[in-house]
Amino acid sequence: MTLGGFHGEGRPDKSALFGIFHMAVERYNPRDTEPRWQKAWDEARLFETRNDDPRPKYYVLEMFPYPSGRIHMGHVRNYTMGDVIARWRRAMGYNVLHPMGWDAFGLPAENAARDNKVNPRNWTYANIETMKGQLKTMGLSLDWARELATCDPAYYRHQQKMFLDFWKSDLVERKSAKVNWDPVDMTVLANEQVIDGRGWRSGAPVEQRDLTQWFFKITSMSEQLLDGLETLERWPDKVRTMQQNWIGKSTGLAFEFGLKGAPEGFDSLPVFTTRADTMWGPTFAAIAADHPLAKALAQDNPEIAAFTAKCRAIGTSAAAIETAEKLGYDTGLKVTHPADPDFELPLWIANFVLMDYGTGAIIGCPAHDQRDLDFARKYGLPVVDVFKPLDSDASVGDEAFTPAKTEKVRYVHWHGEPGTEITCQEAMDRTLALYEEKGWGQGRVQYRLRDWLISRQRYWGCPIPVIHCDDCGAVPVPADQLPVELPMDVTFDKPGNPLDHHPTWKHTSCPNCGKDARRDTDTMDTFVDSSWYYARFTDPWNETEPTTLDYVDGKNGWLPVNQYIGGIEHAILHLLYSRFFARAMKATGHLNTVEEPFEGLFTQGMVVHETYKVPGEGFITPAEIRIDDIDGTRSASRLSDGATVEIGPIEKMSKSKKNVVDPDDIIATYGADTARWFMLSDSPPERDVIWSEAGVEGAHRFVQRLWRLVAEAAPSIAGVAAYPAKDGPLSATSKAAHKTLKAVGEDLGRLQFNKAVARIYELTNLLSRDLSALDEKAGAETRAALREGVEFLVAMIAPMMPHLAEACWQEIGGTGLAAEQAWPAFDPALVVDDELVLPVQINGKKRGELSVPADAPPEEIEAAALALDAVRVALEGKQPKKVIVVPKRIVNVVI
RNA sequence: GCGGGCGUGAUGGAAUUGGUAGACAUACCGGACUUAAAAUUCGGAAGCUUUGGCUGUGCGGGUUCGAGUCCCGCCGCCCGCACCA
Repeated sequence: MTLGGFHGEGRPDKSALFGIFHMAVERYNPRDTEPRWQKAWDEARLFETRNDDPRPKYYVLEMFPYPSGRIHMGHVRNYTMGDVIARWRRAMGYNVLHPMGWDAFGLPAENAARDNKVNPRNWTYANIETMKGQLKTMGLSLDWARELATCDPAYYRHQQKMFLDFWKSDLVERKSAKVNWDPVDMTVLANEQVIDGRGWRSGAPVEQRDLTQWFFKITSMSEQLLDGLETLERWPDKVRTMQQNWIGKSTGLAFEFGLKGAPEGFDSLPVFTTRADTMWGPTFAAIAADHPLAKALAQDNPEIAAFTAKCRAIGTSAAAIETAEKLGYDTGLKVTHPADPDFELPLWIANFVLMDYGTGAIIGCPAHDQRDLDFARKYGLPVVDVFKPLDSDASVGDEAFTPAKTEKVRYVHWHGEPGTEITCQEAMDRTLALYEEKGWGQGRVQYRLRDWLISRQRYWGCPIPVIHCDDCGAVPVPADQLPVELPMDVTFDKPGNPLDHHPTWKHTSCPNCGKDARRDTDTMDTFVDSSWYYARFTDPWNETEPTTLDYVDGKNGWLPVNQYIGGIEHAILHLLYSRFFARAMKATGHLNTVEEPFEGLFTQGMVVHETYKVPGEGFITPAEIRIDDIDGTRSASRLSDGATVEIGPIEKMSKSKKNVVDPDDIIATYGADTARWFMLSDSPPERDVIWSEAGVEGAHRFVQRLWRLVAEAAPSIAGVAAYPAKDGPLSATSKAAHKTLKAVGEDLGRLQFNKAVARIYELTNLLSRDLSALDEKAGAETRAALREGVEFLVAMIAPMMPHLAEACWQEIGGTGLAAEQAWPAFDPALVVDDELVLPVQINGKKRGELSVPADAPPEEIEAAALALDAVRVALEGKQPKKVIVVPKRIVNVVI
C-alpha cells in the first residue's frame, strides 16, 4: 500500500516497449506533462477574468481556505468540483469569475506564534505560500490576479470602514450582555459558535459572563433573513431548514402579570406565550433564576440566593440539561392575571425557564405543556384542563394534552362558551383579538436569533476601529486614520489579549476632544472577514472602497455568486452571517440591489478513510501499512516489521486518527487528474467519499487507458474533420456520442459528477471497441465519426481532467488549447432513436422484447406484442383482458 | 422529544421520477499474454432452481395493468435542533 512504486517514474510498460498489441505508446506521465500545461494556461492568461467582458457572467466560488499549513483532501474535493463547473461554464461561453483567497485571521496563528516564537503574520504568509503552490499543482482554473488575504490591511481597512458605516446606520451596538466565554481560547464567542455548551474550536465548556461588547444587530433583520430563505431555490432544503430553526420565529401573545408584594421597581411581570388559548388554565407563573426579579429577591433572601446559585451551577452542557430535574422555589409572591385582577397565581423561580428566550418569565399551564405538568406534579400544583379531545371527557394525567394547532378540540375552560368545538388556532386567534381589544395584551412575534457578538479578545484579527474616551465615550476612528493596523511587535508569553498588553499601541488621543484615550483592543470575529470576501473578489483592486458598484452587482455586476460550494458545517455560521452582511452592505451603499449573496449553494460531503491501529500502540497512517486480500478477506500489516494491523472503522480524515492521505503524495504519484477524477467518480458529491487506494488505482487506470486509446487512434484520425455517421456500422457510435454529450451536460448542470463520470466510462468502452478495429483500410466516414467521438470525449473530460485533455487534444492535432475549446453541441436528431426496444410484460412480468420504429402507432405496437411467441403461448388463444402500451416505455399484456 | 434525510449485489452507487432493478466503477473469479509477477486484454458473476421457472431494493400491509419509486404501520442508521414558553 505504498504510494510510491512503479507508477512514479512514468516509464513505459513492457507491452508498449515491445509493441505487443498496437503501436508502441508510452505511458502517460502526468508528473512530466501536468506542469507544462499549467504553464501554458498561465502564459495564455486563460483564467484571468475581465470585469468589462460583454459575455454573460457566471460566478463560481468555493469557500476559501484557512491557511493552516497544507491543503487536505477535503480541499481537493471542494476545489475540484468548483473547477469543473468553472471550466465547463467557460466552455459554454460564459465570462467566468473563479477566484481564490485566504481566510487568514484566526487563533491558530497565535498559537503557532506562542509555541514556535514566530510572528503570526510570517507564519500565515508562509502557509499561504505553501498552500498556493499545492493548489497550483491541482491545475485549478483560478484567477490568481484577484487573490486576497483577509489579514492584509488592504482588505481589512475596508472592513473597518464598513463597521463604522454599519454603526452609523444603527446596525452595530455596544452593549452589556451575558456572553459566552471560552476559558481556553480566552475570548468571548457568538451563540452560533457554541456547540452543545462548548467552544466550537477549543471544545471547552463555555462560561456565562456579563461583559460590554460589540454586536452586529442581526436580529433587526430576522424577518428578512427568514423570508429570504424562501427565494433560495438552489440551496439544499437541509440548510434552509437549519437556518429557519436557528432564527426560530414564533408568534403569540405578550402580556403583563400584575405583581403583589414585589420589591421596589417591579410593578409588573412581562410574559410571552404561544398558547393564548390556555390563558384560563394556568396554575402558576415562573421566572428564570437569572431574571432581574429573582436577583432582586435573592438580595435579601439567602434561601433564594442559594437556590438561584444552584440553578446556575447545573451548567449549560447538553448532558446536564437532559438529566436535570425540574427544580423550583416558591417565592411567596403572587401575580395577577391581566384579564382578571382577582385571578391570582403563585410565582415560582424555576430552573427550566431560560432568561435568554422571550422575557425570562412563563405562564404555567400544566394541562397543555409537558414541562409545566412535570413541574406541577412534582410540587403538587393544581392542573386545570382548558380543552379536551372531542371524543373523551378524561382529565389530563401525567401526559399533557398537546394536540396540533389545526386539530379541533372542545374548550371547557376559557373566556368563551364552554363546550365550544373549534381548532386551537381558532381559539388562539379569538383570544388574541379579545386581549388586544380589551388592552390586556398584544400579539407579538418572537425570535430565537440573538445579536451577533463580534468582539474577540485576540490579537490576530481585524482591529475594531474605535477609540474610548472618558469624556466622549466610544468614538469612531476618523476615515483618514484607517486602517487601524495591528502592531507587529507583540508577545504571546502571557495569557490574555496581546493588544491589551502592548506597551504603546492602545494609547492614543480622542478624535473628538483630543484628550488621552484608548483604542479598543478587541478584534473582530473572523467570521466577519469571510462575510464579504465574495463581494471583494469582484474588484479587489479598489483602494478607496470595499466594492465598486459598477462591478459588484446589478446590471453589469457579478453578484450573486451563481454557484457556491463548501462544507455543510457552515450551514448556519458563515452562511447566515454572509446573508446578513449582504443586506447590511446594501443598506450602507456598498451593494446596489443584491440581498442574497449566494444564488446556488452546494454542500459537498467529507472525505473519509479507513483507520488503522496497531494493537497496544495506537493509530498508524495508511502509508505505513500494506493490505492483503485473500478470497475477499482483507488483512493489514505494518510495512516496517510486519506487525498485525487492525482495520478500523471508516472515519473523517483527521490527524488524530492518522487516516489522512496527503494530496501532495497523491499528485506526485498519480498526477492531479487522477486525484480529480477519483474525487468526482462513484460517490454522489453531497455524500461522503471513501478514499481508498484501490479507488485511486482504478481512476489512474482510466487515465492511462484513455491516453492509450487516443494515442493509438491518433494517427488514423489526426487531420480528419469530425462528422457523425448517419448510417452504417458507426451510426450507433455516433448516436451514443451525441447522447452522452447531452446527458453529461445535464449532469454537470446539476453537479451530478458521478453520473457524468459513469456515462464517460460507457462511451469510452464503446469507442475503444471501434477504435481497436480501426486500421489503414478504414473509410473516411468511419474516421470522421470516430474523430468526432474522440473529440467529444476530450471535451467532456476537459473540465474534470484538464491536463489529460490537453495532451489528448494535442495528440489528435487540435488547434489551440483544450481549455479554450467550446463545449460541443449535440445534434438533436442523433439523440432520439428511430428504432426502440420495448420490454413486453405479461401481468407485469417481463416476458419478451419488441423492436419497433419510434413513431409506430400504439395499435401497431399492440398487434406486434400480441404476435410474440411468449404472449401467444400465455394467451392460449384467448383474448387479453387489457393491453397497456406506454409509448417509448413498455407494453403490458394483462391476461 | 421535535425537525430532516437515508435503507438497492461483497463494496461505492445507477435506475429517464410509476414502466426491462443492479448501468458504471471497485473488489473477486477464470482465460489469453509472461519463466513468473505486474501491466494489458477477453470473459464471468443477485440468490435459489427439478433449466421450466421462482424469489429478490430493511420488515409488514395497501393502491396500481405495473412499485426501489406512491400511501399506511413498524424496524434500523445518520444529521440538525432542543426545558424556545
